[in-house]
Amino acid sequence: MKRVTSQDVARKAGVSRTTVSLVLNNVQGAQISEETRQRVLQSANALGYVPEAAAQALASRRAKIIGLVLTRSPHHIASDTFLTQILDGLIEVVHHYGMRLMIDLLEVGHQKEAYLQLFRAKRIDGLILSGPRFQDDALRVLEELGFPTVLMGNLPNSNFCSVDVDNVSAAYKAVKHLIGLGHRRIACITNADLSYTAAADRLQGYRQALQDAGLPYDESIIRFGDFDPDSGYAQMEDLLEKVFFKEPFTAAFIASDVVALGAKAAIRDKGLCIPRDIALVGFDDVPFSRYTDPPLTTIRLPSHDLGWNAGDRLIRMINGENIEDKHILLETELVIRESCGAHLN
Amino acid sequence: MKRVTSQDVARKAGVSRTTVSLVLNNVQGAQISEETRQRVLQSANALGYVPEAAAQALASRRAKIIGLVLTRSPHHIASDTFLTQILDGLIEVVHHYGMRLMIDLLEVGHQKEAYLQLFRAKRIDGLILSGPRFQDDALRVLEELGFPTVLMGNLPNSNFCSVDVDNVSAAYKAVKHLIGLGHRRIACITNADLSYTAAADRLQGYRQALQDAGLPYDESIIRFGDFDPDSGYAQMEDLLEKVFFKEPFTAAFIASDVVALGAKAAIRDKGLCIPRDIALVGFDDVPFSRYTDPPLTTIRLPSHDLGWNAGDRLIRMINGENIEDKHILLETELVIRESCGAHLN
DNA sequence: TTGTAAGCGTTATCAC
DNA sequence: GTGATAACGCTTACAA
Repeated sequence: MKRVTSQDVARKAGVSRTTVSLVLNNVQGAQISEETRQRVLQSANALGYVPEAAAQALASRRAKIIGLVLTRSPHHIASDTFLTQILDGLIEVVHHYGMRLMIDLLEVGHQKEAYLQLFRAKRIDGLILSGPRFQDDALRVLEELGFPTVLMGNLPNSNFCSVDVDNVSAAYKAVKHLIGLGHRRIACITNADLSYTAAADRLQGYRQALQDAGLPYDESIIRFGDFDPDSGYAQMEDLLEKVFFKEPFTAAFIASDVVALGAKAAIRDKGLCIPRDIALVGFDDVPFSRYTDPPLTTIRLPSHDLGWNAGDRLIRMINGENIEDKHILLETELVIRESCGAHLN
Repeated sequence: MKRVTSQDVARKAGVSRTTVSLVLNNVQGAQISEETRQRVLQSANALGYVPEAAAQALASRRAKIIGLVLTRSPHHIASDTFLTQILDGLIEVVHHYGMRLMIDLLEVGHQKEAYLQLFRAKRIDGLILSGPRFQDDALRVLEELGFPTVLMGNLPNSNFCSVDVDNVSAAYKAVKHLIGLGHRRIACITNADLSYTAAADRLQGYRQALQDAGLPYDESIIRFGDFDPDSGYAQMEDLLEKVFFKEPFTAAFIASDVVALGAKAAIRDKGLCIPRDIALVGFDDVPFSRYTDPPLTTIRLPSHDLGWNAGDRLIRMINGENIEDKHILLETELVIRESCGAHLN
């Protein structure tokens, strides 16, 4: 079966390849008579013509592909529910612009070369990076190259476009909920170590909420999670053994539902009860959180919109549009379920 | 910054572009003196030369990209943990062969055109399809086109290469475990409707296990899940209300951990206890299953290997290798945790 | 309003 | 062993 080229379409429509290209790409400048346009469109359709991506890319210098790059370890990826949640919105917008999504995992430490590779090979037109960290010098490369990049998450003092939620205020909201319920001593397990901006911000929100309520910030009840349930289990266990039985806390803010899952198991394994002994608030509202026992009170992220907006801005950047508000923050919502019980008496 | 082309490398090494191409692609036939080879390699390195993907694709007729296509609804994708679990192995092998992974969601109903599009545009060299169904006529298109395709999952009587687990025997193993514990009346909720081969196979394994134990197959305690926890909740609730209180069952086999999560919540909401009132076995061993309350006994899938093998076979097909065993079945493992308790007395 | 022709950066087919 | 030279299929000035 011979390939159908734009030449064939041109021949059938009785025009030149130029005209075919102009029509099919809907080029703004050039005026094409409605009649020719229709003729071209019909011929293309009749022949089942689909432009070859590689040829188009070579000539136009556009791959029409954007990359989503994840730098977490395989193990973390596996329990990462975020990816699947943003995928929907992201692919929706990517399709809207007639593009495609390439997904890649990068080994930590080899990112610099990988970015260069992707850039030089022109495999992708732009990049979405999830979960930025402070002082990631691989990012410098991207900045210097001027490679269109959108961050999912925030990175202060950087020139990258970013799409994020306001982690500080979301965490604030979560902790305030706990305080409103009468809790005075609230432990915290972060979602990750503080080199991740999201983790630092969520901890900051926690701190702020305590402060505004006139409550002390006590480092002995702060722990650092590491994305997965295992870390939540370990950290909560530590908290329980080292602190809880001496100086009890009545609630915990766990800055990730996935981490909270492990923490919950640790609490249960010590024979303690949620929310009676310890009230819990999570973060992210992953799909399973409404089905845990008890259902988890948490912060809902607008994941579809996060994905959609990241894609939209990236593609607009690629198309040469000037993005006015480089950093946008989407709204979160406190979802109250049953892991906090009622007001303390 | 001017782009570095193979011309530049050729010039610097004092050879022709042909030679550069031969060296860099490690072409088998042509003999290149070790000395020239080194010279070319060094020049390329010094200049930071990276071949342009589009040009390569155009000339070689290889995009060096494989596609992973998902046809579930956005809502199902969001709670799909399988994707992230196979991603690791899949990307590992894709990188091994110097390729990339493109991911796409297809709206149900528009698959035929989408496949044609992908094929005609030569955007991808081959396709991995997850969760095939009986009588999916979009698949016929792929078969007719002779487009390299690997199925994750099985489709009897098809010519596609497939990588799967033996769902029948895995389900058999799960149910046999329950029977071994003394259960005689075991309900079942499938992972999806029976147009999905995996769902049909798992139900078949359940049935077989009952039969081999001389237990009756009772349709009144069979329900069909739909990938997500909501469906599990609804079906278990129905089972409880319509059957359990009249003719109690003592255990349930839920052919998906995600669905089981919902079922578990339904059981709890009725004030029943797992495993005391109802023992539960799931399927998939998703990351959260060891942290549910109680931890879920389930069937572990070799997700990394599933991804790896699917990618490996696809790429070998693309490279023109002849795959001897078209259908491979990977081993599963029964993971015993606490959702079945001890032997019934 | 439409056509001509020159790239885009590779790979592949032959000669030498 | 190595080098011209012709594809590959499209876009895009520029000309008509």
